[in-house]
Amino acid sequence: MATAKINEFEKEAIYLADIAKALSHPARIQILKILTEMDVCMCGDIVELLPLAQSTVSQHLKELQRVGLIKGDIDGPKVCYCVNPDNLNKAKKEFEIIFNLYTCKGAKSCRTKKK
Amino acid sequence: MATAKINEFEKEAIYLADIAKALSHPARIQILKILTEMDVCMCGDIVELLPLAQSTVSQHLKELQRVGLIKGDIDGPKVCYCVNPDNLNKAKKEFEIIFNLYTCKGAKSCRTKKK
DNA sequence: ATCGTTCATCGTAAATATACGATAGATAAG
DNA sequence: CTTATCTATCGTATATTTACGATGAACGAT
Repeated sequence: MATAKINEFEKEAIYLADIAKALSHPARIQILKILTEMDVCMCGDIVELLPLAQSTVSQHLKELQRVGLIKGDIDGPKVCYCVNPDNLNKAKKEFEIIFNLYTCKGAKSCRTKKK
Repeated sequence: MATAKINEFEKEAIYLADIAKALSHPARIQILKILTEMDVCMCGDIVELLPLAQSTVSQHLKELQRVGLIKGDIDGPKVCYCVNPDNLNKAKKEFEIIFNLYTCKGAKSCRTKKK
């Protein structure tokens, strides 16, 4: 079976993996950058900056929204997207735990671990 | 086509997305923690700590190796896996760029961006 | 009421990812 | 040499992801 056994893992690992999944496509990384670095928020503007069709960009925006990294503000027929600072910060802190694991534990290496 | 248009994005975004992809499964997050927090390095030991078959764990280890987050040291019939500190640190720094985007730019919000 | 703009969703096709059992390779131990 | 141990790989089944065009829904403007 290819049914991912997602629920049999640790809660924190599931959360981190889910955020990582949202970041696992270059289009979504670039969308995050666009939303913060440029004065742009509309789906149509983002489409012009990426080599993707409008429907595809919409899907990517949906995925970023799913994990809460961005939010959309309906403004008439338009939707203004922006980063959700609280959730971005939460994700940042959780990722730091992973990335700091090694440095915190000191220089364990393959060699020293051998049998 | 579902051929990911991976190469039409920015180099840095491609790199970040690739690392994120390697972290996008809870098993791989837990493997990283196991390799750093516990005195464990062998595939078989990891299998016992996860709800997955040996062949599946081997696949996950391969994916983490592919992006360089871990490395495997062949030791007879065994393989001793460990975190690659240099690459983990590089990934950490690249992710910080993304996660710090918002805070560096100040409190832009959907509201202020409207039209 | 109609038209244009903006975006989400549907349907669909192809690629990738996840998972397992079975098997093969490499080496240490006997 | 044979056996046991450890791991990678193969084959396979299913689920998910990526991508597009077409369509529909929501709203402002005319």
